[in-house]
Formats: sequence, C-alpha cells, structure tokens
Amino acid sequence: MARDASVTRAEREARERVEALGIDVDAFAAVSNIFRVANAVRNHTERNLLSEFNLSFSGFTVLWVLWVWGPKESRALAEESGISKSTLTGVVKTLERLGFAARKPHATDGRRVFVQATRKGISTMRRIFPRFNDVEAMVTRDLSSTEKDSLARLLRIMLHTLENRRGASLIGD
Amino acid sequence: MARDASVTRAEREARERVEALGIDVDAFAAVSNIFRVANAVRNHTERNLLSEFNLSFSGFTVLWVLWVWGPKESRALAEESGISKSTLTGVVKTLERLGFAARKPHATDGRRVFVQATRKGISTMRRIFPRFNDVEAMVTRDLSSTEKDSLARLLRIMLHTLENRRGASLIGD
DNA sequence: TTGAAATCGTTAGGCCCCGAACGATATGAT
DNA sequence: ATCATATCGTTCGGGGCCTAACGATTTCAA
Repeated sequence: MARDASVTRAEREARERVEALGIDVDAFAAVSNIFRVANAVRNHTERNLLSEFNLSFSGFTVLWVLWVWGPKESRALAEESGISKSTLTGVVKTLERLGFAARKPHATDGRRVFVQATRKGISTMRRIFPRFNDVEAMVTRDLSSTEKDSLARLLRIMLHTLENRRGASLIGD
Repeated sequence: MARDASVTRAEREARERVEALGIDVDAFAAVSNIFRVANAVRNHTERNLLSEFNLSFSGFTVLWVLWVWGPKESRALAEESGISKSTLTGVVKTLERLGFAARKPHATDGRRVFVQATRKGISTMRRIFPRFNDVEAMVTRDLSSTEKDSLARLLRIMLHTLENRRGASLIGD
C-alpha cells in the first residue's frame, strides 16, 4: 500500500478531458508529476524546517551554494541557485540581515561583488543540512536505492536536454 | 551526447563537501534534481509561452484545473492547484481581470464561493494547452516512452508517500 | 585618448506566495 | 433560542520572483 503508485483521480480526469487533442500523455504525466512533487516538498520543507531559521527555500538554496562552493560572484551565485540576479539581490539582503552572509567588493573591478557565507551561516548550514536530508530521505523512503538512482538519472537527462536546447521554434531563447 | 546524463559538476562538488556528514546521497541527488528540473521548466514556460497570455504559472495551473474539473469551490481549487487559499484569492482576481474566470456565490451557503472558467478562459486553454504539452514533449524528448512512464511512476510513489505521511518527528503536520 | 558598447549589481513595478488574523456565516449542543 | 465553535473566503504584512530600465564601471576600437 505504501507502494501504491496508481494514477491519481486528478490525473485520470485530466487524461479523459485532454486525450482528444492529440496530446503526448506520457510527457504530460511525467512533467506534471515533477511539478506536484517539487511543490509539495518545497512547501513541506519551508513550513516544517526552514521557518525555524527564518529561511525561505531560496535563502536556504543560496546559502547552501555558498557553503558548498565558497564565496561566489553575484551573477554566478544567482545562476547556480536557479534565480534571477534581481531576486538574488533581495535574498542576499535577507541573508545579510540574518547574519548568514556578507558582501565583499571585488579587488580590482568596481562592478563586481562577492557574496560569502559568514561563520554563523556555515555553522547554521551544518545544523540544517542533515535535517534537510532527513526530509529528502523521508519523501523517497518508498523508493529502492536503484529507483532513486534511476529517478536522478532520468532527471539529469532532462536537465541536459534543457541546457543544450535546440528547437528554436518552441523555445526561442 | 543528447543522452549524456553524467553527474554535473555542481553535484560532484556537493557530494564531496557533504559526504562526511552521513548523508543519504541517493535521496539528495533525486530530490535536488527534481527541484532543478521543475524550476527550469517552470521558468522556461512562463517566459516563452505563458507571458504571451499574461498568465503566471499559477494562473495557468488554476485555469487548467477549472478547465478539466469544471466549477470548483475556492478551498478545493486551491488544494488541487497546490497553492494556499490566500494565494488563490489573488490569482483568481487576476484571472477575473483577464476575463478568464468568474466567481459565483453558493446557492445556500453564504460563506462559499464557486470559481469557474469563462468561455474566453476555456477557449484560451484550448489554445494554450497543446503548446504547453509541446514544451513537455520537448523537455522529455531524450527519454523513451518507457522511461517517461517510469519517471511518472516513481514520482507518483513519492506523492503517495507525502500524502500518507507518517514519521511525525520529522514532519509534524 | 576618448567615446561607444558591454557588463556589473541594483532598483522599480507588478504579481505570486505564505501564515495569521479577521468578519461573516453556518452548525450543534444546550 | 442562544451562544460557543467551526469553517468559509478575504485581507494584511513581509518576502520571493520576474523583466525592464538604470547608473556605475570596464573594455575596446577608432
């Protein structure tokens, strides 16, 4: 029962309503389930873990990147965190207010700015990350190790497709 | 090369930095890749398709739910769309302003409100959805049909785990 | 050397997003 | 019939999120 992965009622309804339109149902099911899971896990984590540290999911992500990669310029930090430069400005402001991160001007280039985690930010991450990983383990606990691997692999293929995206008619970068 | 699903540099860095902490690396890889893909596809769709109709991703989702399910009460509509009641209030306001949805009071219960798609909303969805599905097909084009099925199935297992979540110590619903 | 073009991070404006608190309405026990 | 309780959708306050436009700085070609 814990492994019951039957198609949900919502999915079935959607298929019936939509099948007449010549839709790629496999792609639809895969992608819409990605959104559902991401949304659910994100909300769950924000409510039950990150709120304890006054961190948004994005704030956590940015701090995590700084923890793993060390100091980083704004542009690269934004890209690595999956948010825009302007959003990063606000997120870093919040992290600064919380004492988790600090700005540092570039030595020779007056335009650039480095962002780095403070000691407090690093020690906080060391406390949060294992608990974050506990959530990751919990939400995947009904998958075997092989299945987790397989899931990650299929998603990596999609990421690769998105990065080297062709098909300009659809995408228009 | 299109199927190159090698572990990304970011992922490798993260593993090295994090392995000492007794982390469930499989869970970490699976979940973080879900976030990456969801984020990328969402941004891509908003920029390249939905902006043409002045729709946010949430606006699109809500309208989609109304299209598939028909009129729905606010509370259920919010839940089905994966957003909170208060967020729904704002999204429906926007959909009303665009002429895509309308509110309708409940016949006997003065508290409840139905939301339904307008004719314009429905005809717009009929135009958007096939193009949305084109994007879904594009981002999954390097997966076989079997792999798409497998991906959707693994994610459904996770959704089921999240719905029937136990482990109150971690989750504290 | 100087001025056009590129690139940096920030700001402005608009929507999304949440939890908490609220007024309005309905329910249910007395 | 009354009043406590529950539930409805909305409002409020504070962030996150985007694109477009901006000033500041750097680069590079004439």
